[in-house]
Parts: sequence; structure tokens; C-alpha cells
Amino acid sequence: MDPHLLRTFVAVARLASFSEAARELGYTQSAVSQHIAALEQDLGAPLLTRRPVTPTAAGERLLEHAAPLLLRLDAARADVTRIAAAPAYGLTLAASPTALGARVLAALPPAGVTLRVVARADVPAAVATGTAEIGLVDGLAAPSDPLRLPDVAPLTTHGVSEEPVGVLFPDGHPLAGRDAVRLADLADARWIDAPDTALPLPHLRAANGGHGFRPALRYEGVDVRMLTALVAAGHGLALLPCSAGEGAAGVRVVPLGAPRVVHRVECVYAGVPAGAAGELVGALG
Amino acid sequence: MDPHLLRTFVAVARLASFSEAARELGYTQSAVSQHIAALEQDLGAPLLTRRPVTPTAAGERLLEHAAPLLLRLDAARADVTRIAAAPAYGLTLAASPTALGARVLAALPPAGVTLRVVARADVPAAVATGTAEIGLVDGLAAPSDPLRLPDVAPLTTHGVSEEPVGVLFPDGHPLAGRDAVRLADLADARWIDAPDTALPLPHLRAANGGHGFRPALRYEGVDVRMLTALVAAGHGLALLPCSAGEGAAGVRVVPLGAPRVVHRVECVYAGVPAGAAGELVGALG
DNA sequence: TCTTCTTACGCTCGGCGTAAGTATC
DNA sequence: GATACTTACGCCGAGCGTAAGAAGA
Repeated sequence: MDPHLLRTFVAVARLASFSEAARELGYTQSAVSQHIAALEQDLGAPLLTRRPVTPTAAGERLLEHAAPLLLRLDAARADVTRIAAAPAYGLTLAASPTALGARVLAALPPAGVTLRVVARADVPAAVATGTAEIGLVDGLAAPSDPLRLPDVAPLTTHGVSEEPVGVLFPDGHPLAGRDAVRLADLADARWIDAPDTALPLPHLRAANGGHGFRPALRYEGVDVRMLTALVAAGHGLALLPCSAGEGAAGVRVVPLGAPRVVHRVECVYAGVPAGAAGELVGALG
Repeated sequence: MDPHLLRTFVAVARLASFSEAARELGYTQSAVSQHIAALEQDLGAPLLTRRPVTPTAAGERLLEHAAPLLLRLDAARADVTRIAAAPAYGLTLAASPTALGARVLAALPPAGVTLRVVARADVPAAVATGTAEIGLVDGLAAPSDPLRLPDVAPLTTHGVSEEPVGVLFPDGHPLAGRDAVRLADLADARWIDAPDTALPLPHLRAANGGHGFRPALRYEGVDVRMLTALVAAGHGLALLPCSAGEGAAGVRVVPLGAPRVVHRVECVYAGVPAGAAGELVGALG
């Protein structure tokens, strides 16, 4: 189970071609073939069907393992080299789209910051592999409960802020005038699943015993104004941190009452941040 | 970052000796030396001090990564081979000590079961590496919230039961007569930390903002009667699922009121369990 | 001086590329 | 027959063991 073989395997599976993978990895097609053969012999099971090139059941399982495995490997290398490496000028901050509140923006140093917005699930990976010094992730959680982040590496996390979440209604919706709504009443409403912009629906579905909260529309963009426009147009409801939805035209934000969930932002970093990173972490703390 | 090198590194670090590690791994001392040298050159930083053999700062970081990495590697191999392997006779169940309630015991098939009690954190690993077909873990969680398990591999989890938790008081304790207690009132009480028998204190400390719940005594055994005896002798309080503490002499179990936490048991397995394992999962579901 | 890690050196085996073989479309 | 994976084979380098060297207790 050499990582090289694993890397080759995922490339072949992704590209559905030995020769394409060879091109991408800088090997000959023959070498790729031998890699796969070695893996299959090692594990004692065929991993790919040839012609067409498709993972077998065993290959599917291996694929599920391979990505986090290779990620951890990169994370380990980054973590070790980080200690020896000279601290670069500048500071890169990886953040999920709705994690950047006013508080964070105010705490940023005046110059030398790169802000990299990535999908929620990729923030820990970015920090672990050293792509960013600091990460900011947001998500839904019970009050003062930590977020459930994928553990790609031993990272330190750190609550930055919590604020109530609200449901985004179009103006004129029968519930739009309420002071608060209960989530249970909305399980069967039309919802917009906007995993990169709003708060993720699967979390609500899980909290509701796996039922309800089926998306009527999926929005894969990252623009909050687009999302509010979709809600205003009646395509469905969305869940947002209250502050993110205020002031938009054609929509109303109604705070969520019943299940006590909050929008929580966490700061994540590896080891002991130094220099500008350390100051920012301190300012956020 | 060959896994072999990593394995050698952890062995050397654990044994604090190149030659001991060589013996254990079936290499010559020279090969071990070369392994470490290769790792250090690859990562560009010294990982161990020699004489005495101790991990450097970089080595410490690598050690933190190495164990989960090697575990995941084993898990991947087990997961893939599991598909091809012939289903063995018998069924091995890995369980944490307080996960085995009456419901589970009743659901066990009449013969061919091996029950392996391991530490809470090792249950997912046992299932992932194929040491056990099914795992049963328990822990504290908010009602209907899943447990926070280390993700060694893509495993399926599955709530089995939830029951209230209670604080174990010695008879005559001023609070022992109450109908319910609030955890916040007990932050500064004397506690017994019995991570393998009772419910883990760190969870409570985290819920309390990192304060309080400092253990007065640590019990590393696995015997519930021993724990109740320690409580009865006034060494401290302990947190248990209510049913586990009932009927013991010299102690009273008072249900926990305020923070809504329950004792939750989850069933964990890999892939789609077949045969006896499938039946048991069904019976627990 | 003894123990323990490092370095030197030779051997073997693993792994890659070239090229020929084979199977599927 | 063209395309795409497999197998054969030779070469180079990686990695192990033996053995000598160096450094600390």
C-alpha cells in the first residue's frame, strides 16, 4: 500500500483511463498498469474493471479511504516542515463563505493578508496541508458546542463567535411576520440547498431524525445576494446567520426558536501560530 | 513518507532505541538507522535526538500524525479485503465497557459470539481494521445527537439506545436525596475520573467551558462495582448511565437534570454487514 | 571499554521504460 | 485495424545486510 500506488489508483479511477493517468502523473502507461497490478496483488482483489475502466466494489471502498489517507499524508508532511520552514511574509486565511463576519474583518491586520474562500469541508484540509496558516469555518451547532469538523490532522480549534440563525422567508410568506419560528414546522417546506452559501440542510435533516428538509432547489454558488433573490422569488427557504440576511430586498429573516442551534464560527490552526498569524488568533480569541 | 519508514519511526520513538526497534521489526539496526535518516532527509528536519533517543519537536508532530495514518492504512486494507474474504464463522463484537446494556445482551445470537471489551476510543479502530465485525460504543451526547467518534475510516453508525445519566453519590451525601441535580453545581466537587468505566470527565469539562471537573482520583480499571465502592468510600463522584448504578450498596444515583445530556450507545460497522452480523445489526436497529 | 548509532560497500530485488503481445471495440 | 491495457525484458537505483567506524557513557 505504497502511497505512490494509491495516488496512481485514484488518478486512474478519476480519469477512468490508465494512459490518461500516466500522462498526468508523468509515468508511462506501462508503469501505471504495473502500479495497479501491484495494488491488486497486495490486496488480493481486483480493484478496477478494464474497458471500461471502472472501480469494482473493492475499488470503491479503497477510493473512499485513499483521499483522506493522502490528505493526512500531506498534512503530516506540512506539519513537520512547518516547524523547520522560515515563516513566509504575509498571512493566508482560508474561510468558508459565511464565516467572515464583521468581527473577523475588523481583526484583520492592515496589510499582507490573503483571503481564500473555500468550501466548508476544505477549510481544515487547507490549514492541515499548510495552504493557509489560519482557517475560519462556520456551521450549525448547539450553543457552545464545537463544530464537527473532519479530523484530517491534529488541529487546534477555537470558538470565535456565535449568533442566532434565522430562516429566510420571501416577503408576504405567512410566517414572515413572526417573531420566531420553530424548525419542526418547516420540515416539509420548500427549501433551497445552498451548501456553500447558506447553512447545510443535511444538518437539519439529521436533527429531525433523518426526515424532511428535502431541497426543492440546489444552489452551488457562493453569492448571498443571489440566494436572497432566489428566496424572494419563492424558490424556497434558506437558513442563514441572522446578520447575513438583514437588509436584503424582498426577504425577511425570522430567528429560529425551537431547536437551540446557533451559527458558530471557529478558528482553526495547527501548532502554535507565530507572527502575524499569532496576533490574529489572539485578536479573534 | 513510505509507511514502512513511518512504522519504523514510531517503533523507535516508542522504544527509545534503534536497536530495540530493529529487533522488534525484524530489521538490522543499520536498516533502522537508514530508515530514520531517509525520513529526516525527506522531511528536511531532524526527527530524533540520539543518545538519548527522543523525538524532536518535528518528531513529536510526526508522531501525532503517524498513528492515525497507519491505523487508516490498516483500515483501508481490512475494508478492501473484507469484501473478498470468506465470511468467517462466528461474530466478534467490540464494545466499550459501559456500552453493553440489557437490550444488546438480549439481541445477541445464541452461539458463536466473541465479546471483546476495549477502551472507548479503540472501538472504531477495531471495527475499521476488521478485528471485530461490529462495534458498540457509548458516550455522552445531547439527546438524539450522534457521538463524536474518531473517524479512522468511513464507518456506518447507528443509534441503539439512549438513557438518562446520573451522578453517583455516596449514601449520606447532602445531594444524594435529590430527585435531580444540575451539573453546574458539581463543577467543583470531588470527581473520580474513570475513563474506561464511567463516562469521561473531559466531556463535562468541555461542556462547562473548560473549567471544573478536575479529577480527585483516577481509576483505570473496568469494574463497575469497584467504582461504586470508591464512590461509597467518599473518594469522589462519578457519572454513569442510570441503569448501571442501580442496586449498588452504599451509593445513590441521582439523575442529571440541567444540561440535557444522555448516555448514548451506538452501533458501528463497516460496509453492509452480512450473515450473523447483519442479523444483529437488524435486531439492534 | 562497551554500547549504540552511523557510514561504507556490495548484493539483490523492486520498479521504471522500451517494446512486443493481446484483447476489445 | 485502432486503441488501450498487459507482459517481457533489461537497466538502474533503492534498500537491506555485513562490517568497519565514531561517539558517548
